[in-house]
Amino acid sequence: VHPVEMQDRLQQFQSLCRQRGLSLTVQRQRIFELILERRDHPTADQVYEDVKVHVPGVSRTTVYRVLDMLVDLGVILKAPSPGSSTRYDPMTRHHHHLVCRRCETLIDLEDAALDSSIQLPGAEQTQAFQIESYSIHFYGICESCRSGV
Amino acid sequence: VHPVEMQDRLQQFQSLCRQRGLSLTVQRQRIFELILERRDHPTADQVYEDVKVHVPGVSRTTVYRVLDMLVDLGVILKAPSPGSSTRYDPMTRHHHHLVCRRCETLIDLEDAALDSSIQLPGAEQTQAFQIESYSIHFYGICESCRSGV
DNA sequence: CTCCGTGCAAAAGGTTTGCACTGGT
DNA sequence: ACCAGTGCAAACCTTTTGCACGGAG
Repeated sequence: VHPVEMQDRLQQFQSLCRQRGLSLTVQRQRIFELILERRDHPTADQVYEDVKVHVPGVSRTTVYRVLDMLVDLGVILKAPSPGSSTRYDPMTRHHHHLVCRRCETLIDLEDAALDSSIQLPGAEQTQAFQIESYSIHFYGICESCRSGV
Repeated sequence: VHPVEMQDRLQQFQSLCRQRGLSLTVQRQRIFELILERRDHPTADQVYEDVKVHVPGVSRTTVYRVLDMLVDLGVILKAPSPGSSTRYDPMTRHHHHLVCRRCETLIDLEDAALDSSIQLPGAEQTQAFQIESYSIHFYGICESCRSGV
């Protein structure tokens, strides 16, 4: 998330908290800020390691609880991840992912041309399932895995 | 998977086993058959509960090991799942999924019109990431969740 | 006879819960 | 002062690993 957006996102978060009568604790604020600053899609544990530095004594439990809360508020998303642990995605706009088969890295992809080209399945295909949104996973090998190792 | 395909799939599996010098044990054969028969995308535990009935005394460990092996052989796929545990998908052809936000059910979707409409992102978008395949998740509410409960 | 495959038990993550304390509002 | 939010420890769930037995080739 770009620095310009950061301010908006933080204020949005703060007003959502006030609206719902949720306390603006140091933990909540810092966890959200740290996720916004990251460009990857961290796991709960990665967030914990990160937060620990800024808020000594914070517990893993709190990190899990705050992440759940942020997802509830809709200010972050659970990212569909190939691996064993849940990843969190600060990017809430409609977008897609490049997924590396080898290292399981997730890379964000926004592509308006792609989205306007898509011919969504009609009711004959989806039966009574009502589509609200969609997201594409592109599988392949990322640059570092292809060159390095 | 339709009954017509079942035979083909089982034979393909058996010759793959022979090719690689893997024994055709009761457990392996039965686990694969049971996955083919299901129309959902079962977790390892659901497969275990299912297999237990047909192969008394089978262990969870074996189920996990056989599932891994089936994925290795390429006769089933790990399905990208929203929940905590891995789901397995007997449908190996290119297809997409309808994902229920509420009950997390996965429904297969094949749609040639959709696929031919998609304008894949170009190299400018994906940088050095080489796309090999893709899969779309359509999020929404499934019929039973919308009508019932 | 030699291994591969299995079952068991224990370990290894990842996440959730019960409970008592504490700090915001 | 009250109660939501926190930290700790223990429980829980899913998956993996070490090891010894047994059966197929």
